[in-house]
Amino acid sequence: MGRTPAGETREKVLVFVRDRLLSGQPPTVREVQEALGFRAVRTARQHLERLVEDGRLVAGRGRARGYRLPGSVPGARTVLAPMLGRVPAGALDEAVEDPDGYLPVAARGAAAGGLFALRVRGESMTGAGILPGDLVIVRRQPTAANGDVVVARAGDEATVKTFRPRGRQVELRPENPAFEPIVLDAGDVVILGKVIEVRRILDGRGVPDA
Amino acid sequence: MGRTPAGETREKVLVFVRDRLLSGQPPTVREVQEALGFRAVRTARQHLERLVEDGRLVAGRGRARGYRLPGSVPGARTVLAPMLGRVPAGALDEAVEDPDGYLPVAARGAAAGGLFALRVRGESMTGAGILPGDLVIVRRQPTAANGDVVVARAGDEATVKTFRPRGRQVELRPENPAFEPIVLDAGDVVILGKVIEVRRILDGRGVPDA
DNA sequence: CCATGTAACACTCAAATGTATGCTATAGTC
DNA sequence: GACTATAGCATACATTTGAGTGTTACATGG
Repeated sequence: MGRTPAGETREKVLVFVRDRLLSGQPPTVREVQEALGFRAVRTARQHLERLVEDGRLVAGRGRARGYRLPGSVPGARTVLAPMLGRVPAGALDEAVEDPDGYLPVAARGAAAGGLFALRVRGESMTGAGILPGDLVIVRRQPTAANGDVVVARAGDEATVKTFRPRGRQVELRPENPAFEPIVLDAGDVVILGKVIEVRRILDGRGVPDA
Repeated sequence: MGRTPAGETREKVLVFVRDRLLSGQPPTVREVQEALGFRAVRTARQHLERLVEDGRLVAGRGRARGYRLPGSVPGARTVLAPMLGRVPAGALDEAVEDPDGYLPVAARGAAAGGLFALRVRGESMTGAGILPGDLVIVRRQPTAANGDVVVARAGDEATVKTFRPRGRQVELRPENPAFEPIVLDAGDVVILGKVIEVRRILDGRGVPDA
């Protein structure tokens, strides 16, 4: 049968496999075959083998849907963080159950299950470059260090603030002079997690002309 | 054999499966079995079936590693944007060939290709919440609209600025009063692309105590 | 022309993996 | 106690899916 120019098809195979892996759905060899229009399973496998040989993919021997992106390629370790629309009033796990969607996050050693994302409301953190509407990606942890930007729950409400331990008390400090710090007994504050990344989607709106 | 309290084990099953799915590695029934310490495959499957029944998981009939999170999967399409360490002085394509790494970006309908990422230098855009060290994700395009935050090359240097067309001239305006706008003839400015997302990694450093 | 390398095909086998049948035990309810 | 529901076990079966064998065709360089 016909042939395509050297290497061209293989790139398409890689793109297909990588897309599938990044969307959390590792493909089978036969799915690759079908997607690329091969009539033989072997053909798909040969391309995959070559990609592994070249170090552009990693194969899990024998396992179904076993192809992975090599660790050397950053972005390989991408996890999906559930995006929580509302601030979790009760147990965090329940909110994670029903997310608004998922954000891909480059996993920097973090555990997969320990991440979630929230949309920031209010202007209390503009001084730290966190604007209303920004998304914060949070690693769940029950404690924090001085200066960490945290998501904490005081009473019913969860907020994003800078964490300042003050002896037996805790200061949740906004990074905006127009807002007042919240000072509470340590027992009245629950740290939900630490903000490890801030994202702002600019897609449509630009900066208003002054 | 012994039993555990009602529902308790099932929660653990869900947590395990969800973690695996979010890290891009869907588990097999037998992997669930092993992880939970069941001695029978059937036990693991029964829990999975119940979770599907309750709408907390979605099953792909017959397919290997076929369990998914409900409602989430279709929108979870992710593409990789090459991260360019240095600002491209010549053709952009050459710089893209040798990236410093890749960032996972949720593809919002737009073309998958055509994205790249740059690290911001300098404080000229702090007024728009773009701080030094931030990563900007850029969609390549040769033109821009008034108010767009763009990556533009004027002479040798590429910068991130707000785009303001001024008749035959173009103003590249910093969002920081301490910096002066750059005004050039339209022909002397090359738009490399539009900033569609800003990211800031906070992992280590916190906010310094004032 | 022949050797070499790549692309692709048809077919087969075996391991991984989803699915099903039947049974035991504990707890709660009427 | 009888009935029902849940948690769990052992085993078997069927499909999915990775892996293997052998063949054909089309370039390219000696």
